[in-house]
Amino acid sequence: MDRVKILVVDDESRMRKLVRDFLTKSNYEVIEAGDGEAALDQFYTHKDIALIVLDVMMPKMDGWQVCREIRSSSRVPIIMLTARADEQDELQGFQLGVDEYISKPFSPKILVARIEAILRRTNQMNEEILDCGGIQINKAAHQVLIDGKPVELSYKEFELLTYFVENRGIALSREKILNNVWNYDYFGDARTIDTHVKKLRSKMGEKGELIKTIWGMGYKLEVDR
Amino acid sequence: MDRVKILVVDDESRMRKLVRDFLTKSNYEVIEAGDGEAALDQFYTHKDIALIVLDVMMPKMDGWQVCREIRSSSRVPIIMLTARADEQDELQGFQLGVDEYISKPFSPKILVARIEAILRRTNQMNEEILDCGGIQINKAAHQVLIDGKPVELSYKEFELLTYFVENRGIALSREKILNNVWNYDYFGDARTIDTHVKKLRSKMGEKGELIKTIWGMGYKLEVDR
DNA sequence: ATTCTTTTTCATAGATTCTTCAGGGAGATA
DNA sequence: TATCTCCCTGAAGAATCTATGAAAAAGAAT
Repeated sequence: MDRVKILVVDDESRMRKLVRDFLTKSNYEVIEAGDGEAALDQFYTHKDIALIVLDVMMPKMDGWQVCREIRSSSRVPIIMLTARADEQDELQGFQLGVDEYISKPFSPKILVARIEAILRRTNQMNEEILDCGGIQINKAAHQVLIDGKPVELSYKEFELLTYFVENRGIALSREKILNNVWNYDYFGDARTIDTHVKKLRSKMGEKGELIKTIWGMGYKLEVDR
Repeated sequence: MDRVKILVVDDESRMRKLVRDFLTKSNYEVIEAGDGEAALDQFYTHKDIALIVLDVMMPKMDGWQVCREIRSSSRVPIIMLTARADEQDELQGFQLGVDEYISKPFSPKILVARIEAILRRTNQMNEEILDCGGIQINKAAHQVLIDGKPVELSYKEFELLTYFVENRGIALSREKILNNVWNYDYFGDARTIDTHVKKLRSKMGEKGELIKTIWGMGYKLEVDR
């Protein structure tokens, strides 16, 4: 699965390296910027940055400006790094919509812990995404991405695929599928599953081959790992 | 409007008074508890506590225990107060799901600022203006701007659009919509939603297309990032 | 009380999806 | 290889759901 992207903005490369090393260890993908303009560039280029660590003191465009600029179009969590704890600064920061405020020097462990606390909180509201070999299912949004591209599925097709992904690698009998994807009181033809599987496979392109037929039994979604 | 409730837990009444005074000034309603058990009592009695300020050091049941207990059933934001900054403690706290960690002695101003930052983040109700791809909703003014131009919506239409924007990107079943936009005791025809959606879409012009129909399911407001 | 606006209901046309079915094809078994 | 069983496919009708317009009902405003 893709790692979570964090943008680290600081004019000192030593500081960037320090933060990057710790975040990489915690399995984040780090994107760096050495000044405010570069930060904005990076932010608008990468559409899926999950959090920004932003130094206040920078030449040209300082952290406040960057923050204000980003806040005009996005709610991405922002953590501010400042040379020392200045209550006034901190107040200003919160008013600008800064999520967290850490004063240098700080312990990298604490930084990581705070980042994770914020991401946990933000992601709680956010959608849980099931991922299985390039098939991404967003249950909340009722949407499926295959290799990053949206695929239009009907209601039943979506339910069926979700069931497959949630039970990937497990051989599923038709009876089991009927009982779980259809209502318990459905007593129609089990062949109807075949038809849905057919449509699913065709809409899924290459990835359709991941739905294996188990002869005399049912179906299984192949896991590749 | 009802004030936001904050539960303050500390065994020192002087400390509770200090915090209460500042929070009251900022127009919060403060509920106090002098020990862990009282805290849980208060928390379960008041169903709508928005945030908890929790002292670590307390007799009988300490802050960590209270935190763990509450986290087993709720995600209400928790701010921990501790005697002095101990990195180990802080790490433990974040693992337990503590949102913020402030060491005594602290400046009440900072406490208030952090509380507001967290509430801003957690509680979308606090947001002044909701914005979503050119749809701007000012809940206080009960007004909607689309591409900067005001759009006249009826009460129900406004409520419905707000609900969509607050849950943008999430597939919303008719049942869910009825339960949230209408009262829980409304048992009318779910088709009434269709009619409102129709009117909304037509009043929203091009942006109306952002309200997607999810066949057999409900509706969804498309997010464009 | 009357008028106007908003909300809800309702019927129907239109669109989409689900199910069924039968024939051809593929896998299993001996 | 022969044969049997099961699966895939495509098409078409059945079933389900949505959009729409109009009109009734309920509330507000005058």
